[in-house]
Amino acid sequence: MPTSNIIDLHGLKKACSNCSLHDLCIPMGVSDQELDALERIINRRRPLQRGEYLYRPGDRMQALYAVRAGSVKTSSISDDGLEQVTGFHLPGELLGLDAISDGIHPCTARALETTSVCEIPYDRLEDLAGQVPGLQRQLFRIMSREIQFDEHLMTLLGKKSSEARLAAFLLSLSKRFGERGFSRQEFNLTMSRNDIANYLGLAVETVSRLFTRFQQLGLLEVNRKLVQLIDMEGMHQMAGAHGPETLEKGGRGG
Amino acid sequence: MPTSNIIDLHGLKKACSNCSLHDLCIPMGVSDQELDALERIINRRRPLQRGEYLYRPGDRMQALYAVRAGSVKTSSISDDGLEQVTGFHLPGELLGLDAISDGIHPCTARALETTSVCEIPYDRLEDLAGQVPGLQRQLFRIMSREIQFDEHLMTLLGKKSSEARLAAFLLSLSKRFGERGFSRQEFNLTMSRNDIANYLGLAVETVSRLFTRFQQLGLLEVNRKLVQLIDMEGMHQMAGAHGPETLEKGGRGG
DNA sequence: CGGTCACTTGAGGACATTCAATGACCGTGG
DNA sequence: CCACGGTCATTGAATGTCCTCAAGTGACCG
Repeated sequence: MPTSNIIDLHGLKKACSNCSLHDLCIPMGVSDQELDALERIINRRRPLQRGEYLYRPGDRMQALYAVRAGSVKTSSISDDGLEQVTGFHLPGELLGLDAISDGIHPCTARALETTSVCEIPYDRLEDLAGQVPGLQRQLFRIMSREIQFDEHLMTLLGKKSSEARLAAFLLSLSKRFGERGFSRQEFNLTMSRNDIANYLGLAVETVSRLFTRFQQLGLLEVNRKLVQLIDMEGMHQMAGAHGPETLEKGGRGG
Repeated sequence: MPTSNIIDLHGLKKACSNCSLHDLCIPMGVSDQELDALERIINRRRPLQRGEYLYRPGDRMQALYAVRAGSVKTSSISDDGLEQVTGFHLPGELLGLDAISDGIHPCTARALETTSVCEIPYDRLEDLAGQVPGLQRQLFRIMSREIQFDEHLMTLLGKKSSEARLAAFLLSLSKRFGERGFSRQEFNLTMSRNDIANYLGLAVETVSRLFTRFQQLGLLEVNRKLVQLIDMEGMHQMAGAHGPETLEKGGRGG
């Protein structure tokens, strides 16, 4: 029977089998027997408080991390010394994939709220992937999905309309929350307006104005951190828009 | 003994061992014995002519492709039906990584010039990676590097300055050409101005104006497709710039 | 209750886009 | 060989979006 270094911390029997994120996280597509082996190498860490670092640029990459609860922001420092937010990570998502190539973390990972993560020692994961084809395949898939997501994001940043960016961002959050069993319509923005703006390549003021504008248009209700999406259809149209000639000129669907 | 379907096309003994891209492409970090196994699964394809498709969105992903000579553009169609260029791929670079997760190509790959590629059947590659730890590790590294590159690109698109984007783009090309044994200072832009603009999230006219501006500033010489980088130092400064207050106002190095 | 911080709102300006026209290059066909 | 039409690239002028700067409001905390 498996050694139980992962267990006592939170009184859970298994790290993965019982996890509600089972079908989002690494285990997806891995058979039950294979899952045992994976569970044996996963460590749990004490929850991180808001603002605590999971890793920083230059840190040796010793493990990947799966968000279990809470949310994490990753960011890096560009040449000019300014922060650039590269992603927000919700439960079931894997962090640290960009560090595999050099063995050094190129970016910062910081908890946006009280957050718990599973720690997966990378060398052991690599070994295991060599023995368990299903796991190897799943890892390739996860990394591929990440690449696909980034390409999608590039498309978003390439579009110049600020409305499309924020709308797409909110819809992305909505979808991901939904997949995790939370409400698609109503959720909390755990990141600051500043972070959102930075991530989307906009100014804070623009983001703020867009929220009010969206509210006036009846697309959503926003109160501080809480967002309620009202008109999903309209939101999707907004996210599809690319040019300046798209707002309130009457919908030319595109 | 290995079937030799890869050989006769161009009279080469081996697909990888003799390849000048040996230390850029997959084989890097894979031992000589292991290399044999890899070579055995690689197919060569007849060269693609300019404009020919390597794959299109919706195509089943059956293989990854390594560019051997020439260059390839990848792009996808966004919601609004407009093309979005997601990358330019030079010799030694791998295509199709974004298709692994779904088994379907999400984007288009099209030759920018006469181009030859190595075809690597994915199911066989996956099998082989399970048997050859060095290969598995290398594949993880390659995908990780791709993710890192995309993050860097996001940072670029987040910066609003158009100069920084074009400068960074040219420097990226320069670096990659240099790594492949070509000149770092002088190279051909195989893609159209339109493609560059699309890739960088700018208008064609802006790119055109920037080329003339850079030329006036003595940063480069450009003639049609041919680019000569003159002042690399200045180019780097330009690429590091982020705000509007960076050009010809005297360098506040940042 | 006063302080700090994050967010919101307003006014002005800069950069990039859009529209429009000219110019260079290429293949075709006379 | 030269004329022709097409595509691609460049250049100019005007509009617009988003940014910057600045002030104001509200929440949270000691």
